[in-house]
Order: sequence, then C-alpha cells, then structure tokens
Amino acid sequence: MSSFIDELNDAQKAPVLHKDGPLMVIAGAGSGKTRVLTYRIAHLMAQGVDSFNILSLTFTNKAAREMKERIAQIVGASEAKNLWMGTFHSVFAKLLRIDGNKLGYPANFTIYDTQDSQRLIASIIKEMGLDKDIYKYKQIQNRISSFKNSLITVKAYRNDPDLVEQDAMAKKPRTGDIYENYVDRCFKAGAMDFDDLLLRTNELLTRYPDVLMKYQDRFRYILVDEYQDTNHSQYLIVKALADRFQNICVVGDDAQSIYSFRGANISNILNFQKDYDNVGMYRLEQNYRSTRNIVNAANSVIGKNQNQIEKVVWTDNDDGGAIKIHRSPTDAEEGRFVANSIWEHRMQKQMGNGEFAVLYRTNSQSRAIEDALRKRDIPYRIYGGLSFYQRKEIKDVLSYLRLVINPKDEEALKRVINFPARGIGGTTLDKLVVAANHYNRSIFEVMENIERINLKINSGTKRKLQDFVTMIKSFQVMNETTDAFTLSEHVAKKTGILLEFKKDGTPEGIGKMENIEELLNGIKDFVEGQKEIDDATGNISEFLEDVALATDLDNDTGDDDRVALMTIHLAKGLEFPYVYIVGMEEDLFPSGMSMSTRSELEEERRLFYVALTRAEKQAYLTYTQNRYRWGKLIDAEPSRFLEEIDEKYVENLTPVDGGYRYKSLINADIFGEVDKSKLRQQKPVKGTPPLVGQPNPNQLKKLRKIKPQLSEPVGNTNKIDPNLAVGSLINHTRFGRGKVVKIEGTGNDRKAEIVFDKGDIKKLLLRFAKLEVIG
DNA sequence: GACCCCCCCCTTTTT
DNA sequence: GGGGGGGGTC
Repeated sequence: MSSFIDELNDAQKAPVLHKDGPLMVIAGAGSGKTRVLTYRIAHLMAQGVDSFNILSLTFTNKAAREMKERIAQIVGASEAKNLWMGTFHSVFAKLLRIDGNKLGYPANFTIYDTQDSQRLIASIIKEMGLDKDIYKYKQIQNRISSFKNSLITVKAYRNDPDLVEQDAMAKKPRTGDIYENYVDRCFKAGAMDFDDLLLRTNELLTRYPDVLMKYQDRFRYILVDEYQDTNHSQYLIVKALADRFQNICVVGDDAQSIYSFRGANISNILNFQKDYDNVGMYRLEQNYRSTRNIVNAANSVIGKNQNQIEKVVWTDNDDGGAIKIHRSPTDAEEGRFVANSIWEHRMQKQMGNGEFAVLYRTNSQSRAIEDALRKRDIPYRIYGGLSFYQRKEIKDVLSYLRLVINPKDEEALKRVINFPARGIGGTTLDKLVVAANHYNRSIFEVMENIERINLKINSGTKRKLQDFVTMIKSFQVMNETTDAFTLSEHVAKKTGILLEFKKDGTPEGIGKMENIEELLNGIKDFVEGQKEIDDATGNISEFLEDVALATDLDNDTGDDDRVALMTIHLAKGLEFPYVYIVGMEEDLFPSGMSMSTRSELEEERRLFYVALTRAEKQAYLTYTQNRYRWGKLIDAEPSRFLEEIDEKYVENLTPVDGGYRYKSLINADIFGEVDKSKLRQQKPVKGTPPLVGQPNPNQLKKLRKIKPQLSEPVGNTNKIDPNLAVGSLINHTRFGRGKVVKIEGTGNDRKAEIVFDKGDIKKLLLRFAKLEVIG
C-alpha cells in the first residue's frame, strides 16, 4: 500500500512525507499539486491518522469529490468517507447546521444566493425611502459583502470613522443603516448569505471556546488548497482551527491569485511563514502539463509582474508548437475561426470535443462562440453564467421548497406568494412587510396570525393569505414522510406552477416547463444517489443544501464529449489539450474596470497566466477589430498582453505588420509605460471642436519617428471619401446600400451611423468600413 | 390588482 | 440586445 508514494517525484514526496507541524507548498501551474494533496492525505491515513481527524478545504466540491475517489482507491472507500472535504462554504455550512443554534440560527437555515441578497437590499432601500439612483443595490450588496469578508460587523463599521467617512463622502451616509437592516432581516428570515457562512463560523469559534475546542480536537490535520485565494474571514477560521495542533498544510501559487474582487488576500500566502513557527517550505516547480513553449511563454508574461514569490517553473516536456495568435474582423468571425480550428483538429487528429476549451474574460462573450459552434454542429457545454438553478422558473419551484423547510425565508416567500397569481399583490405584501418589521417577526408568522393582527386587509385577501399558509403547511406535513422527489413533484403540480407554463403555450413557456421537468429528474437522481450514503435521508433539505452551494463545475458528469466554454476564473485548476483564449483586447482583457492601478492590472495579468497554463498541447489567442458590446459594434484594440509574450514563442496566423505590434509601438514610444487610462485622456474633450482629419501634432511627430520600422501600415487606414457627410447615400461591401444619418467622433474614432436599406442601423468606424459614396 | 410599456442598466470575474 | 423594475392605465 505504501508503494503509491513511489509515483511521486522527489519534490512532491517531501511535503507528502512531512507529517506534523505547519507546511506550505508553493506549487507552480501544472506541477501536480492536487496529487500532492491527495497523496498527503492518503499517507497520513496510512500512518494511522484517523480519517475523522482530517479536514481538507478545496476550491470546488468537484475537486473534493475527485480527491476523495482517488483516496478511496488507495486506502479503501469506507475510511475515505469519513474525511471532511469540500469548499469552505460547504464545510462550514455543515458545521453551522450542527452548532449554529448557539448563535440563534435554526438548523434548517436558508442559504441566500447573491440574487436573494440583492433583492432584499433593494427592498430595504425602498422601504427606507432612499434614492435608488444613489443607493444602488448592487453596489451596496458588494460593499456589505466586503465588510463581512473582512469581519467588519455593523458595530465595527459604526466604530470605524474611516469607513463611515468613506460612505458619507460617497453621498451614502445611510449605508450603515442599510447594513444593519439587512443583517436583521436575514437573521429574522433564518437565512445566511454566502459571506455569513464564513462570518458566523468565525463568530461561533470566537464566542464559544468549547465549540472551538471541539473542532480543534476534531480537525487535527488541516489542508487548504488554493491558499492564495482565501479571504480574511477564511484565513481566521483556518488559523483558529489549526491553532492547537499546528498541523496545517497550505498549498497555493501566488501567481494564480485571481479572486481579490471577492476579498481574497494575497498576503495570506505571502505571510504564512510569519503566522506559524518552523514552517516547512516546499516548492513544486516542474510542470508536467504543458509544452515547453507554453510554459516559457507563460513565464515571460508573469515576469512582468513586480509583486511575486520567486520561483522558476520549468518542464521536461517537448517544445510543442508556437502559441498561435489570430485576428478577426468581428466577434462573429472570431467564433467562426475557433469553430473551424476545432473542426480541423478533430478531423486531422481524431480528437474528442472534450479536448478543447474556449476561455473568455466575461460570460457575455460566450454567445458569439456558441453561435459558431452550433452552426458547425460541434457539441459544447457552457459552464457558469446564468446557471440552471438561477433561472426564474427553477428558482420559483425551489422557493416553494425552501418555504417548506424554512417558512421564515423572506425572499422565497416574496417570490412565490403571488406566483402563480392568486390575488395577493404588492400593496398587500407591503402591509405584511411593515407588520413583520413592526412585530419583529417573519412575514409568514404575520400571515399565520392574520386574524389576530389589525391590518387593513379585506377579508377576501385574508382568506387568500390563509389558503397560502395552509398549502405550505400541507407540504410540510407531506415532507415528514416522503422523499425529495415525491414532494417536489407534488409541489410543482399543486401550486399550479407547471400548469402556468403549460397553458402559456409559447415556446418560452414550454421551455420553462421542460426545465422544471429537468429539475424534477435531477431531484430524482439526487434521491437515488443519497440512498447510497449512510446517514442521508433523501430529504428535500439535503437537496437544497446541495443546490445552494453547487457550482456549475460540480454538476459536470463529464460523460458526454463536449467542447468546454467558460470564463478563465472558472477554468482555474483545469487543463485541456487545446485551449482558445478569445477576446484578447484592451478594455476586455485586461478588463476596462481593472487597469487603473498596478495591482489591478497585475491581477489581470495573473489571470492571463492562469489562462495560458490551462493548455497542454496548444494555445490559441484570438482578438477582433470590431466587437458587439451592449448591442453596438465598437472598435477593439489588441490586448497589451499579446505583446508581453516573448516573441520567440508566438506565431501570428494573421499578418501583424500594422496589427497589434504596430499599436504596441505607439503606446510604448509615445507614452513610455503602457497606460491606456492616460491614453484615453488624450482624446479631445467633448465640446471642443475636433480637428477633423488632423492628428495632434505631437502624436504626428512620434508617428513619423516609428514609421520606418513598419512595412505598409495596417489594413486599418481605409481612405475616407471626402464627400461623405450626413445624408450621403453609401454602399457597403457587406451590408449593402444605406444612408448616413450621423457622424461622430474624431480621428481614428470617427464613425458614421448608417441606416441600411435592409433595415439594419449600424455604427461603423470610418477607418475600417469600406464605404463607397454613391449620392 | 393585473397588465403593458418604457426606461435604465447592464458586462468583470464567484461561493 | 435583453432583462428587470417602475409607473401608468384599465
């Protein structure tokens, strides 16, 4: 049994064999870090450590499941079952269901997702009579979330003059009050949001030393994966739990820290050696995943970051092909290129669809790729984005089920109290909310006692409210004796929700009905699966728990052969033979919202590093000249990241004389440090008359300077017909005849809005558009 | 109270 | 180009 250790190289063996005391493993991309974690756990168990005493925190539940399976193969399934393994959120949700009652939470507390939180905050803002244009609910939700991730409670917030000042300066002096109301309402609803799962765990461990002792004693060996992406709240939980035995193993890669937007604190990994005594330090630097070209290219990119732990990732693998860069005129054609390329690879090398991944910065980019793949009949699967469980019809059914488990769940109640319509409208609901706040009870409790409370609600409506209460209670009775599937099916029928979509009759309605049926099938599968687990009952509360914390990745069975489409964030930890990174454009990647400070830009660069290192054999980078964004065709500029890859490792499939290297020269020579935010400020200020056709003299001078280095510049310098003006009739090679209705912008940004005879209205950049003036 | 239309915001990434 | 919320009308 101990022979499994021999499957590791020396660098991997060392942290696996390090038994007691703190250790940190800095693991480069593709260096076998999951393997180290898995084998370390197996080895601990082989050494006699009780599996009940091991806690392993992973990045996705899927990763946990896979590790568990592998460990089961090595040490046997029955022992592996006892491991506590999962994401921070799922592990500590489980813990809070056991001990959260000490904090006043019911064992069946609801987990609010982001949408629930946002809706609640929006209604609080409204109830408080605040201006929704100043207090934007998403912004407030974000801010509250970051407070919670930093363990700033309402009280701590109020005691922090800096924070209060910040909000006052932002003209949002009532932020603290909204925060307080939000926390109150969640508590009254018996609900925790994602951040509460960590915050309340901290509260529990701090306020109840006996509870802390219990879990310290239980989790004698703790392992944390992706430590670079832990936030302050997670950091403190780990620190508290590991404090007694100090058997803490963290694994991570500072170069792959990409979650600062949700509070991840890179200093957690940078300071680990200060937090614990006698830390064993291990480095995994040999990459087993990618070709040498990919590894070197990725190194050349990440080398541009100032802030990093020194390490050299290297590989023994073959050189492999160069990284291929491709330019397309539009995002639709970018999609076509990707689809064609996948098609050709499949034909030539008999590859499966599952060997390809398309990665992008934002979810909205998936559409163009999808369209192209669909036209080529290439099966694909989109991960993330609007997940199945977030669809309206699914959330509606789930909301009924949530109410069965926890009738105090305010957000669930508000969703379904009048869906399908049963004559309980906004006015009535408002009255209920006011009463609930007044009596400090949940809305459901107010409804239960509607006869005893003096509310100005007419008797007909009161009856309807009581009927609703009776219906939910009947579901609760049924839930005592039946499994999740039987209950859900009954609920879907009895509430009229299925019928509602059926009678709708539109394709959308039918689609929604089918989705609900799919949900029911999913619940059925779940119940079947639960029967194999010892202490599981197949009850609906188990299913809801699963759904609340499941990621899209977790649901991937991987048994159908499809091209994977996902954001780069989601791709972390995964690998694919062929990877297409699309939308390599300024403002998109790096994101326009994350390039104003060095640290933001460095995170974008790490994100690019993560993307590149997903590829085993071949990476493609694509960018477009024009892209539809917000329904409009806008011009795009190649990403600075393209030129940050050492040229040695790159092959351009589209000629770049005048392509992205041309622009890079402009940026580098004129402005020194590449800084797009400054560039943008150079544009003429709105209101000042633009010098049409006459570039800024300074710019002109610099342009002349670099010109000799260029061959025939650009496919971009389209000659603009001097006769072109508002009212001109034009002919376009692709869109046909049309009339110019507006001209705006200056220089390279000059564009014409054209109404085409076919009915399309488009804004075209004159620098690209091939327009012939015909009248 | 229900329905329809208009307007606004959205697109950075996730548990 | 799309979804959600608010306001106006029946």
